[in-house]
Amino acid sequence: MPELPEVETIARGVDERLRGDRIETVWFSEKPEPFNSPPQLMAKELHGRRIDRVHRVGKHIVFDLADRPASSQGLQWIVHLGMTGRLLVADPATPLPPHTHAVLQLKSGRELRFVDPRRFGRMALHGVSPKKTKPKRFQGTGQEPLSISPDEFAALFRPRRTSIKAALLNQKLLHGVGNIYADESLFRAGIRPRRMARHLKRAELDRLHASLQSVLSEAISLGGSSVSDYVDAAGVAGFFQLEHRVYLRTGQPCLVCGTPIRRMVLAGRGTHYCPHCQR
DNA sequence: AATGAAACCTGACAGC
DNA sequence: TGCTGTCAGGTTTCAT
Repeated sequence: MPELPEVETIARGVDERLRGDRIETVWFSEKPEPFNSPPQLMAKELHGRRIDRVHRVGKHIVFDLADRPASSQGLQWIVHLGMTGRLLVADPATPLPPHTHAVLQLKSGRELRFVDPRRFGRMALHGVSPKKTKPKRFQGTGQEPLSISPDEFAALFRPRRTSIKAALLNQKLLHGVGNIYADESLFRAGIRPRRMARHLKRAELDRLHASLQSVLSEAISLGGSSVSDYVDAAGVAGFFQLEHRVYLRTGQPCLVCGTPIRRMVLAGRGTHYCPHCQR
């Protein structure tokens, strides 16, 4: 469900509520899908740790965990929410929602819950060192859209022999951009999603760089987009869906020129654009 | 090497 | 009511 602004909102919410708290018990469901690390190992490593900080890298939520004596250094717990994953800080008295796959009970008396109906989400340990090598901090898969410079942005996309939309969704280039913000940033930059990345002029790449950063920043300030069921760590919806200009607006008039918004399938994803404003 | 399509899952909704 | 088809915020795997 979540792209960069939603993941950022959730990570900030969890950080505010759980920083400094300690993990006392760990429960994982029987379903194997959500786990990239063996659940037993994950439970053993998480138990007793203090949460130093929670932050976002790409679409991943990263928990920095305090070191324990006689244990691996710099351990991180990585959570990816997939399409429908939620991370909720809740009172234990609140009934567990269906499709709850992980519950961490904390010293403060609160619970951290991972809920994911479609089970595309994943969680894993990072920095466990059976090989005794110095663990690297989790870096994600690509570059950060919010801090990349126009020059780096152009260098990243100029050589790509695919559509600009597919390139924006490629997490090895930029990480964090998903379907909503790809469509919205292309609209604001006036670029057709099907245009080949390598054929874009530098001025167009600069416009896209600027519109992507402003769309993402604006969305973060509004708490993300709640299209069907997205909520932040406290269960509160975001408001950026009210600012969408093309995403899921098929057939409705373009807010700039009135032309009906079109939908097509590109890179396997529903793609929304204005045939008049985007060239 | 790189690209697109299919697969992985469940739920909501429209239409019959 | 209930069935079928479509669509959904993502990523990985398998053919080209």
